[in-house]
This record gives sequence, C-alpha cells and structure tokens, in this order.
Amino acid sequence: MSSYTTQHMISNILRNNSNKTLSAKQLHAHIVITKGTFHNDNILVLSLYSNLNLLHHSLHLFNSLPSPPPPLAWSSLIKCYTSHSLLHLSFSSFNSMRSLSVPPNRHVFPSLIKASTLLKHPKLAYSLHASTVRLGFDSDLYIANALINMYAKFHNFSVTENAGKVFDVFPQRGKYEIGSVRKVFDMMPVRDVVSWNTLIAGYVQNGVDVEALDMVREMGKNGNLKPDSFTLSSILPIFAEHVDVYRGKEIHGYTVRNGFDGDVFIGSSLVDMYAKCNRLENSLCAFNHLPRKDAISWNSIIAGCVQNGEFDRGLGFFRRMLKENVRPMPVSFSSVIPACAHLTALNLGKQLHGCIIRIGFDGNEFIASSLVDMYAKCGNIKMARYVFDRIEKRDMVAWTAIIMGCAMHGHALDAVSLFDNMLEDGVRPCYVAFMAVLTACSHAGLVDEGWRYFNSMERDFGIAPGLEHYAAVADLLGRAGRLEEAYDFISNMGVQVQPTGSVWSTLLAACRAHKSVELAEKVVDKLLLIDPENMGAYVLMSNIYSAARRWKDAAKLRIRMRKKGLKKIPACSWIEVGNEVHTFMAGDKSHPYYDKINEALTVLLEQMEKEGYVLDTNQVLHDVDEEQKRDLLHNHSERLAIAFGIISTTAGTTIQVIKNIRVCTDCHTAIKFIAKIVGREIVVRDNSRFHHFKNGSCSCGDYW
DNA sequence: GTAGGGTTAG
Repeated sequence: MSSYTTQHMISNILRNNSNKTLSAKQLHAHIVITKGTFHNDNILVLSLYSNLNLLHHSLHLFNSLPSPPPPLAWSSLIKCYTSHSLLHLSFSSFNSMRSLSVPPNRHVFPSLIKASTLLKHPKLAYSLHASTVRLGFDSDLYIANALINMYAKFHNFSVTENAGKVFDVFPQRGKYEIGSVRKVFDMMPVRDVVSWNTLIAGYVQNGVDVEALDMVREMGKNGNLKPDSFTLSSILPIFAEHVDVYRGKEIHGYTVRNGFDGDVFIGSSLVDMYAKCNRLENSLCAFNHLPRKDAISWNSIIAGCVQNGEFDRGLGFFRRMLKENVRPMPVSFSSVIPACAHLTALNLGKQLHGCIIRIGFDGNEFIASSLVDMYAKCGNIKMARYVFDRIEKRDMVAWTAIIMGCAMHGHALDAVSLFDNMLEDGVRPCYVAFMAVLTACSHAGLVDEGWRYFNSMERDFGIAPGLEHYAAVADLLGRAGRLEEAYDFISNMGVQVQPTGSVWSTLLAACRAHKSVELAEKVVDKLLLIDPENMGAYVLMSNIYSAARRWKDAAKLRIRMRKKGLKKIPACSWIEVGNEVHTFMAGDKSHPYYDKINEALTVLLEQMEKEGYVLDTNQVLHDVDEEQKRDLLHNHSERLAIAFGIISTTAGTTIQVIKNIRVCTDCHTAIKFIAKIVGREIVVRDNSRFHHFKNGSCSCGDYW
C-alpha cells in the first residue's frame, strides 16, 4: 500500500520537469522521517537515485540499508557504477553480492555485461553470458540486447588489437564473433527497437554495410518498427564512407520529415557525412542548424573543414569551441593539429601541444601521431622524433608519420631502420607506410633498398602496389640517373595501375636533372597523350630545351602553352617573422624592405664570391645576356626570403623558408655559402622535402 | 529496475 504510493510519487518525479534531484531528496527525507531508515521504500528511492545517475546519493542510501541489501538495491548500485564508468566497482559489488549469498536477479546482468564490454574484457563477458544461460535469463530482452552489443563491440576490438599482429587468427575469430551477434539476435523470442538498433549499429561498426541496410528494411517489414534517431545516426556513417551524398541526402530528408533534425547525434552524423562527401557548404549548414551543439558536433565540423583543406576555417571553429566554453576532447586536438601541419604553423602547433600537455592528453596516440607529423612538416624533425620516442603504444600511423618525417628531412637511413624496427615490433606496414619508406629511399638514392621494399609489398604483406609506389620507384630510378630503366618500369606498370601524367612528370624532372633531352622528348609525348593539359610538362620540357640552349624549341612549347590558355604557377617563397608571413615572388620588389634586402644580398654575394662561389648561369632558362642572368638568379624568391630573414631576426636564429617549387641548383649552392657566412642554420622546404643548410653543406647531400 | 546512436591521427 505505502509502496504503491511511493512508486506513484517516483513516477511523478521522473515525469516532472522540475528539479528531479531535489524532489528525490525530499521524498527520501519524507520516508526516513515517517517510516524510518530500514523501511523497504528506501530501496525504491535508491532505484530512483540510480535512475537519476546520482552516485553519491545512491551509495549513501545503499550503505544505510540493513544487511544484506536485496537484489534490487544491488542492481541499482551496480547500474550507477557502470554509468559512471566505475567498472571495477561494478564487479566488486557483484562479488560482494554473491559472497553475501544474495541471488542475482536478471536486472543486474545488463549493467555487468555493459561494464565488461567497456572494460574490453571478453573472458569476463563470456562468463557473464554463460551465467545468464545457466540462470535461464539469456533470452531476456534487456540482457540479449546487452549481449548483442557486447559481441558486436568485441569484434571491433579484435580488429584493432590484432591488426598487424595476429594476421592468421583474425578472420576466423571475426567470423565467429559476428556470428555470435546474429545468434543472440535470432534466438530472441521478442525484439524491440533497441534490439534492431544494436544489431544495425554493430554491423556498421564492423563495416558490414550491406547487412546493416538490409536490417533497416527488415525492421520495418518483419519487426513492424520505424527507424528512430538511433537507427538513423548509426547508418549515416555508411554514406559518409561510401561518399554517397545522394543516399545520404535521402536520409537527411527522412530525418527532417520525421522531426529528427534537431537531434544532436543525427546532426553530427550529417555534418560528418556531408564533409566526407566533399560538400563542406552542406556540412556547415547542417552544423549551423543544430539547436544545441555538443563537443562531438564541434569535433565533426572541425574535422570536416580540415579534411576539406579549409585549414583556417577548422582553426576558427576550434577557437569558437573554446570561446563557447565547450571542453575540447582528444578528438578535437587530433582533428585540428593537421591544420597546423598543412599551414606550417609551427608556433600555433606548439601552443596546442602545450595545451595538450596541460590537459593531460599527451598519452593519446591519435594526438601523438598528429603532433609527430606536424613537427616534421613544420621543419622540426628533432621534436617530431622526441614526441614519437615517447609514444607508449606505437601503431602503424605513428610509425608512418615518423618515417615520412625522416624521409622529408633526408634522414633516409633513419627512415629505413625505423621501418625495420616497426616490423620487429610486430606492426604490420600498410599502403601509406610503404609510400613513406619508398620516398625515403628515393630522396637518398637507396636504389637496392627501394627495390627490396617494393618487391616485398605484395609478396610478404599482400599489399598491391598503387600509383604512389610506382611513382616513388620511378622517381628513385630517375633521380639515380637510371633513366632508361625508369622509362621501362613505367611503361610496364601493368594493367591494374595505369601510369598517370604525374608519374611521367617524375621521370621528366629526372631527365632535366640528368640533362637527357632525347628521353625527355619521348617522355613528354607519353605524358601529353595521357594528360594534354599538364602545364607542368610544358614548363619542364621548355626548361629542358632552354638548359640545352635550344631556345627555339623552348619558345615553341611556350607558344603552345599560351594557346591552350595554360599559365605557369609563379615561383614564390615565404618566411614567418614575428607573427607575420612575408611572401616573395621571383624578382619581387614590392616588399617595404626591398632596398635593404637587395643591399644585404649584394654584400653577401661579394663574400660568397670571395669564398669560391661561382654563378651557375645554366640555371637561367631565358635567352638573355649574362648580366641579366645574374640579376635573375640574384632575385630568386628563396634568396629574397632568406635575406629578409637574416636582416630581421637576431643573430644565430634558425631561418626557415618555404618555397612552392623546387629550389634551383644555383640557389642550393648559394644558400650553402650564405649559411656558412652568416653562421646560421637555414631550413628550406620545397614542394617535396626539407633542406637543412649548415656550415657550408646541406642535409640532402646534394641529392634531391 | 536493466539495453542501443554521432566525431580523430600518417
């Protein structure tokens, strides 16, 4: 009778929108005063506290109960522990319960199964499953739903934990476990929308997309259930992954028609789906329409911008997120750091790194990999290595980041030995890892090693070489001067992978470096056949002609280029001084300090010539007299940027310049002299790698 | 009373 009244009041509290915590406490006080601490109604209040996720109140009330507390009290407490992620406490409570001989009721199992799932502890989970079978609870709706989720999640975990380690075991395990998901589902006497949603989400999380969508149709046909917000937010990532904006839009339409468009889960999925389909404007629109934005909504739009190359915009959203007092998550940082990497914004990257350390996110492997890449791309390979060395569990992405970093900085031997260390560590290389190690080989002329890696890809790791790998090997052979070999290699690339214009361009660049006009002509014919609009090909070929003093052929090509309406991308270099980026074009006199820059370059040139620098006028690709050639070289954009750096920073500071195209040979020689004369390290990043000039030599060993 | 969804690094 009194319990009936208490239950009634509890239902009212749960329905009521006012301060539920306060009402629950008032009810508790009322019961204690009128009926005493030991009255059974206190257990109902405990379940209310647990329902409201009030851990401290639940625990306090639980401890005031006469021993042993009844099953309902235990299940309420355990639920509260699990939803607070205090998973070990969930299990220790379960053990206490059993040691007090309290028979476990069915309500205690869903929380325990969930706890074992979150703990990623399959053994524990299997034994819980076995217990429910023994007790005859395994077809209970809530328990079966928890089991479907558990089996689906464990399939996921075995994917990540075994990837690269237990190659042979994994597929069978996977099959067995995805089978278990289905077995539990099929055996259920009654299924509700949660059962269907759990199954569908499980399929999506395991990449079984076709089955997931089949089940969405099935749930309507056989289950007589309509997809709800859980269903929709679970299936949207499928269209993101398949870059299927048409079907993604259909789902978007469905969510609007059914009043789900304010749902923050669906909203984030939509933001992500549109971004992954390269529809950033739609993505921004979905984001702006969200009535309430949580941390994940922000993460989605930040990642969306950065993945679409809108780096400043991504950074802007990150700032706005902080400004609106939404606490950044590890994902927020791993999404925004790549923007710094692409913008070469070292100072900003360092600030974010500081922030990451203060918050305590520096152990996160996603963040660490993004930092390794950021430092490497921003020219600080030492810091990249420092961060990498402190990663506890290095996965394939982390290894790839550092290997690529070493490759870009010309530390080819480090890159190669890191790659071998990765194999020793039992981490299986992937497609991108091979790109990194092959790039390293090509930048250092490690032809034999390069071949070895290329040949082992398919043979030892079952990874079919892609365009990038062929390009790297072609580049490797070309740079090493093995031009004919490279030509045959590209010609015989095979049916699976067709050579593209850019692969041939690699060889064309090699022809230029090794001054082979005849082969260059053969190559450019092939290239323009595939890619007639390739402006780079025209420029390179005309430069090759110019270098061979075949001015007329060069001019002919330039005319053809102009007729096609193709314009050469102008060379430019930039340098960050203070917090400002200064950009210079070749022969650019527009900088406010141009006179001082020119003066500095003249003084430097005098000293350089005293030390033995000889102008390499062959690098001038125009038919002009020697004096003009001298001026042209003197005003190459990287020299202007470096000279500006020298006059506007304090002695000893490292100068870092970025150039959008390759450094010319003459400038490369000149910068070696400059670095020595001014006693500074000069770092130049061109479009493919870093050059560290110090004491009269360059880290690339003149091989680039 | 107990169960299900969205975002990240090379």
